[in-house]
Amino acid sequence: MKLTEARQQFISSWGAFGTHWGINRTMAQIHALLLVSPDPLTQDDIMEELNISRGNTNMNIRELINWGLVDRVLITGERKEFFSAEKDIWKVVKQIVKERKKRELEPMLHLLDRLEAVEGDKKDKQVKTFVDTISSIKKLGRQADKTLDTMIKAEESWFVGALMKVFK
Amino acid sequence: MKLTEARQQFISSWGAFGTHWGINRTMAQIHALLLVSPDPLTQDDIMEELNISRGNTNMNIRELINWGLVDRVLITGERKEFFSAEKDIWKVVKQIVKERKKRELEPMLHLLDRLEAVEGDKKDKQVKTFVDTISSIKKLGRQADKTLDTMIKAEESWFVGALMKVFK
DNA sequence: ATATATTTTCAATAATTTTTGAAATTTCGG
DNA sequence: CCGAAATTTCAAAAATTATTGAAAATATAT
Repeated sequence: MKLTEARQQFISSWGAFGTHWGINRTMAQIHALLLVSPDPLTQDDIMEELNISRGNTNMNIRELINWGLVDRVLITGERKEFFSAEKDIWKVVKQIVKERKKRELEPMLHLLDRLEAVEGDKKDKQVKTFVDTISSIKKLGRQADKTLDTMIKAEESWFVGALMKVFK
Repeated sequence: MKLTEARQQFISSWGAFGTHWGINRTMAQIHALLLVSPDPLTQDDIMEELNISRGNTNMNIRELINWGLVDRVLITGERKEFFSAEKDIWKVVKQIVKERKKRELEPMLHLLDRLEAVEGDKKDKQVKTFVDTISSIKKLGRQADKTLDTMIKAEESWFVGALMKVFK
C-alpha cells in the first residue's frame, strides 16, 4: 500500500472510530492528520487535505486545543498560525481520559449523590431498587474515578507492567 | 426529592450520558428504566413510561438484548413478553467493555496491522512519522486489549483491590 | 382454522448535528 | 494608523441520525 492511500485510510477510519466515542468525525480526522504529519500544519493545509470549509476547520481545531490534544505553534517569519498534535500516544490517551473524567464521570457522580438521597420508605420495593441501583453505580463510579486518577499519573508501563504481573 | 422525580432525573441523565458514548438516547433511557424497575416490564410499560413509539421501543430493546444488557423474561400466565436488565453493575460494565472491544478495538487493530506495512523509504520523514504513529497506537492498543481481557475475567475487586496496592 | 393479540419491519418524517461560507473581527507589518 | 492577511463567528443549508406509525408478520388462545 502506498503512503497516500494508507494515510487516507487511517484518517478516515480514525474519523469513523471517533463517532463511536461521541467525537465528531471532522475533529477526529483533523487529529489523525496532525498525528501523521511530521511538521506543523496551517488551517489552509488542513482544509485542503481534508476538503472541509474554513469555518469547520477553525472550530474543530479550537476544540482539539480545548481538549489539550493540539497545540498552536509559532514559526518565526510566518504570519499564519501552525498546529501540531501531541505524538506521544500514551499522553494523548491520558489527556482524553482526564478530560472525559472531568466532563462526564464527575458530574455523573455528583448527580448520583443527590439521587441517592431520595425520600421514601426503603421497604417499598420501588424505592429499594432505585436506591440500590444508584448506590451500586456510584460505588463502581468512585472506584473507576480513583483508578483513572492513578492511570493519569502513571507511566506507560502501567498498562503492560505491574498490572499484568498481579493477575498472571 | 420524591422517587418519581428522582427516577425521571436518572433516566434522563443516563440518556444524555449515553449520547456522549456513542449510544443513542432512547436505548440508554430504556436501560436506565429497566435498571430501576424491580420487576420486568413489557414493551407497553416502557412505551408509556418514556413516551416513545412502539417501533422505537422495539428496536432499542432488541439492541439492548444484542448488547447482552437486557433479557427477555417469560412470565407464566402472561401472553406478552417481559424485559429485565442485569442489575449487577460490574457485570454490565464488563459486558459493555467486551462488546466494544470486539466491535471497535479489534477491527482497529487489524486495520493498523495492514497500515503499518506501508511501502516506502523509512528515511522519508512522511513515511517515518506515519509508521511511527501507527506502531505506537498499535502497541498501546494491544496493551489495552490485553488489559481489558484481564478485566473482563476479573471480579469487581479488580478495581479497588490489588491494583491500588501496586501503586499506593 | 380463525380471530385476536403481540411483535417486527421499514418508508416517511422529524429532530439533531455538522458543515458551509460570507461577514465581522482581530492581528500585524509597514 | 492603514490596509491586507488571518482568524473567528454564526445563521442558513446539508447531512446524518432517530422516531413514528401503520402495515406485515408472527404467535397464541379458543
